[in-house]
Formats: sequence, structure tokens, C-alpha cells
Amino acid sequence: MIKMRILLIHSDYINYKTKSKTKIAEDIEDKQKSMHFENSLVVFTAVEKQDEEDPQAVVENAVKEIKDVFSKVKADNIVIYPYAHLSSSLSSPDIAKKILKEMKEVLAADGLKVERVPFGWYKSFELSCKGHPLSELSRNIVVEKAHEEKGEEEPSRFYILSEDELYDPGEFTYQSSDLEKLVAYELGELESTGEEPPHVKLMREKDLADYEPSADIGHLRWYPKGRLIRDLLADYVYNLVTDRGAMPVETPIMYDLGDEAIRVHAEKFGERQYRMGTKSKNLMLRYACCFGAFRLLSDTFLTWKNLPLAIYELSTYSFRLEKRGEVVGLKRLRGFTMPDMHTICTDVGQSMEEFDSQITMCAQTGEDLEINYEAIMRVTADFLEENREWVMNSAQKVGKPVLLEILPRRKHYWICKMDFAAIDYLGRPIENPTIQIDVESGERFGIKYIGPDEEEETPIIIHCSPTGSIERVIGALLENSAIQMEVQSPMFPVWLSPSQVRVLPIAERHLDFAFSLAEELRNEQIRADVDDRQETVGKKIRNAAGDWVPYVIVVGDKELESDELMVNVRETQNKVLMDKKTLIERIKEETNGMPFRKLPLPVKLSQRVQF
RNA sequence: GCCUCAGUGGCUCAGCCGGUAGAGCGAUGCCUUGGUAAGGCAUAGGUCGGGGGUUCGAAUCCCCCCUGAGGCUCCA
Repeated sequence: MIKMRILLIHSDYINYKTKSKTKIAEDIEDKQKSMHFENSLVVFTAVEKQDEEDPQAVVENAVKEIKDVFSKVKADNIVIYPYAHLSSSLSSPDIAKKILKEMKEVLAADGLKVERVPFGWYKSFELSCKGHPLSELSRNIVVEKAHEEKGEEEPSRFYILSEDELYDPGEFTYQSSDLEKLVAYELGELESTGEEPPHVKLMREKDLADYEPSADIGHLRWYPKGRLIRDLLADYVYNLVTDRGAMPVETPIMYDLGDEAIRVHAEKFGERQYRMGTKSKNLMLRYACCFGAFRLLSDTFLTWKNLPLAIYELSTYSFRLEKRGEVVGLKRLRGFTMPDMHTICTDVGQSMEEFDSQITMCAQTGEDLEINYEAIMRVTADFLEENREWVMNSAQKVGKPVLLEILPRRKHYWICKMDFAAIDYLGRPIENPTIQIDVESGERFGIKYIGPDEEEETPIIIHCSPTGSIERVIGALLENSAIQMEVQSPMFPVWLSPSQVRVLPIAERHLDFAFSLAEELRNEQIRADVDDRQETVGKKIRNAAGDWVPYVIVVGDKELESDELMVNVRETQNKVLMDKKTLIERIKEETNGMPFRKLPLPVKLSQRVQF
């Protein structure tokens, strides 16, 4: 709730004289230094911290109150008098000035005589209150929330874009059932089954992550295996973007809403922000890295020769105050981790070239993560008209048909974006990678570069998350395994498997051999552990299967004697005889180019705890 | 946020027209030294999500809250 305090006095007269300036004084003309008004409605006003959330609405409501009283008391004019002492929690001076000025303008536009007493000066004043029943009133200007402009919006048009041709989504022959499902969802035609998405159960069953009831909803705790996968994915994106020249940075997670650019950008997300106050500041938690990236870039000296230039940050965490009922598993969280790359381009043309190469990068992540992505390209009608050929060509970079959404007019900061979605077990999309051409933020955040003609120019910015949020990637991987489960043994890609090889000694006399084998594998950067518990082989095999271990080796007397190992290969469900070297080479090949981290758990299963 | 359903040992669940809790897995101990999806026996472990109410008595009935799931809405 927002409230500004005003005190209304119907006066016989008021006069004031400026004495000395404060640090926040506004510049004034000579005639404003001392003024006198008769039969005035004096409006003492204190703009408060919380008013920063929605200055527009505060102005509207204040004007309404003032006009109401003004018409009742029959004063000749209105005097807006800044009076900080009405509040113990003032807004920033800039916003206060802005609100006071706008109040005056709006009242004046209604043909009323209004004056505004200078802001930020020490003043003497003399006031004569009329003393009639309505002559002294105070009001709290209450704004429940920023009202959204409804207005019937013209709907988007949808097409399937395939091989340079546009098709009606209803008439297109789909090769991919995933694309068909995505289209059904986007067009609002997907009927739901009422089932629970399997990844929620899996993330807990596999000891990856769980809800933390003592946090807010939608915030998870991560166990070692889950933490490992998060870290590997983070390493993966880091390598991906730095390889193409992006520079990693890190920026704060909270921002001051007293900053005009921050406030306007934040308002785009309306109610879905975490807010926090300190004594002197009204802060928001970031919902993406944009804030820090833009502020950083606006303080950076850039020339056209530097562009395109990309900075990258993994936002641990981004915060979005999603509605209760929308928060679910790894799909929709209130605190999540998102790789976020911002590319500064000289102009729309350069941004289109970058966009193309980022399409390739995003498509690559689908292959590396073994997730099937379907793509939606969204463009404004204006952009499409001007760049029709480019749009057609770019869409083809995805390598398969894409859904094209044409927005009749620009609603958001972007003019063109591409979203990649995985389709979950229940046929619903998990939106992951995204690329957006932003035409607003450069200007709003005062980001500049020096052009070839030595003039300052405003750049175009591309937002890109090459994988989408890390949590959603893991969610998509788990949904994938649930789909796999119907036809084969589910598993993670080998490079993401917490245990890549498990060694199962048959009896105690095989323990030393098992430990040294596992150690040799670990020296080769393979996560290998040993099930040294006093259990039967059958039980250990069963447990290893439950842990989705890609390679399981049983060692007994035979293995002590020979170099051959009997390896249970999960992917094919076969037992394969091979030697150590072959196994190592095979795993190296499967994990080639992907990041590695060490086993985050005790090597001995007997020492592990249950989460 | 709204509607519907759910919350019982670490996990999965039974008990629920009222008489203060039960199984399997897991854990611990002992026996078994076992060659590919659960070896045997024993033991420990629960203020039945939290609070309030009805009652001689509440896991069980009623109210409020918290958490989770599904649906609606929403994801810039």
C-alpha cells in the first residue's frame, strides 16, 4: 500500500520567504523567493518512501483529493507546500520534486490557479487559518496498487514457419509431436490431465533438491548431487559464453527504487517483486541480471569499435514473487539461478547478426544437454515488415519448423525474441533458452557508445539466456528421464551423472582391489565410488540402478586374476567385457568437451548419509 | 490470489462414522562372505503439519493457519 500524507488548510492568506538552501534545494527564480497568496487552499505535502513505487497513481489520487476539498471550500487558488515533517520515511528528493511538479501540472491543466512553494529551502512562513469546519483537513493518499491498463488487446497471429513458408498452425503436418504440443499450449488448446509432473518426485527421490519449509515457498535446498549438477551446468554455460568472447561479471542482487531507471524497469514486473526496506531505502530484489548489467554498462566507456560486446552473469539468485499456486517443483520458483548474457550492439542491424549466432548457440545447448527444444520466434508486426527476409532466414537456423508469433504492436521492451521450450512428461512446455532484442533499456539506463562519427549513440541490447534457468534445465532433464522410463532405463547424460562408475566388491577380500580401481578412475577425472557395504551383489546392483549410475563394475575373484572387467552399461542394459583403458576411453569420449567436477560425496557408500 | 484434494516414524503408505498408533523400505546390532534388481533374525525410531474448539476421551468431528499437489490465472 502506498500513502502520501497531505495536510490541507483553507487560509485567509499565506506568505513565505526563502532563507537558505539545503543540499537538495531546487533552483528558483527571484520572484519565487517570497510570495503572498489570499484565500488559498494550502496543501502541505510529504512524499514518502513508498510513494516511489507508483508516482503516477499517487499524483492522480492526490489531485483528486485536493480538487474535492477545493470545490467544497471555495478557495481562489491552491498552494502546494512541501512539508517533510509530516513523514518519518521520506522518498528520495528527486521523486518528491517530480511528484510535486506533476501535481501542479495536472491541477493547472484543469484550469485551476496553482503555485508550488520551492523545494529544499529553509523558509519562514505566515499562515492564517480560516477556522471553519472544513478549513483543516489531513489526508492519506492511498493507492492500493498500480492499476493495469486493460483495454482489449489485439491478439497475436500465429504461423508455423517451415522452409521459408508460413503455414496455418491448424493445417500444418507436424513431424514433431513436441512442436504440436507447444503450439497447442501457445494457442491455449492444451487440455490438462490433472497429473503431477514427475520431476517433483524425482528431484527428491534422487536426493537432488527439496523444498525448504522454513524459507519462503519456491526456494529450494540443494543436496550434494543436485549441487554438483548445478555447478556442472554453471561451468558449462560459463565455458560456452566465454568461448565466444563474453566477459563474466557479478552484480548485486538488490537495487534502489529511488533510481528512476531502476524503478521504471522494475515496474514492468509489477507486483511480482520481492521488496525490502531499510531506514533510508526502498529496495527490490533483482528478477534478472538486467539491472546490474545495465548499470555497469552505463558506467563503461564504449566505442563502436568495442561492439558487439557481451557481459555474462550467472544470477544466483534471481527472485520473482510468483503467485502461490504457480510455484511448482523446478519449473516455477521464487528464487532461481539464471545464466544471463547481455550483448551491446551498435544498432538493430548488428543486433540481428548477433541474434543469428546466438540462435546457433542456444540450439547447441539442446544437443549438449540431450534435451529436445522446440522454438518460438516472436516479432512485432512492424519489425517483421521491415525485416521479413531476415526473420525467415533466422528461423531456419533452428533447423526445423518454428512457431512464429506476430504481435500487432510492441508491448514489451523487445521487438524480436526467440524462446526455446522443452516439452515435459505431461506435454507442457518448459521455457528455457531465450534471446531478445531490447530497444528500450539502452536509452532508459543511459548506456552510450561513441559512434564512428564521434557522436554519442544509444546502443541496442540483446538479452540471452543460453540454457534458461539452471533449475528448469534440471527439471527438463528429469522430465526427459520420466519419458525415457517407459521404454528404457532413465539416466542423466554421463557428464552430469553424480556417480559415473560404481565398483561393487563381492566380498571383503575384494575391497582393496575395488578401492584402487575406483581411485585409478578418479585420477582420470571420472567420478567413481565403491559400494563397500556388507550387502549382497543383487542388492548393490539394484541400488546402483536406483542411483542411475551409467557404469557398474562387479569385482570378485575373477577380476583379481585378469585385466578384463565385466561392466554393466546402463544405457544399453548390457554387460560388456572390457579392460580399464577401454572403459576410461569410452567415458572420456562421452564426456568430451563437457566440464568435470569431483565426486561431492564420500567414495565409500558405507559412509554416506541419507538426505 | 481463487476453487478442489492432501499432510501419520528418515522415505512410501495403512488406520480416520471418536477409546491416545501399524506395515514395508531405510537405520542400528548380530548371523551370513555372498557373482548381477531386495539373504536371515533382532532392536530403535512417531507430542499423527501447527493452533484453537466440541467431548469423559480427538490422528479420527468442527474452525483458523502453514506446507504440498491439481485446476484457473500468470511467467515481462
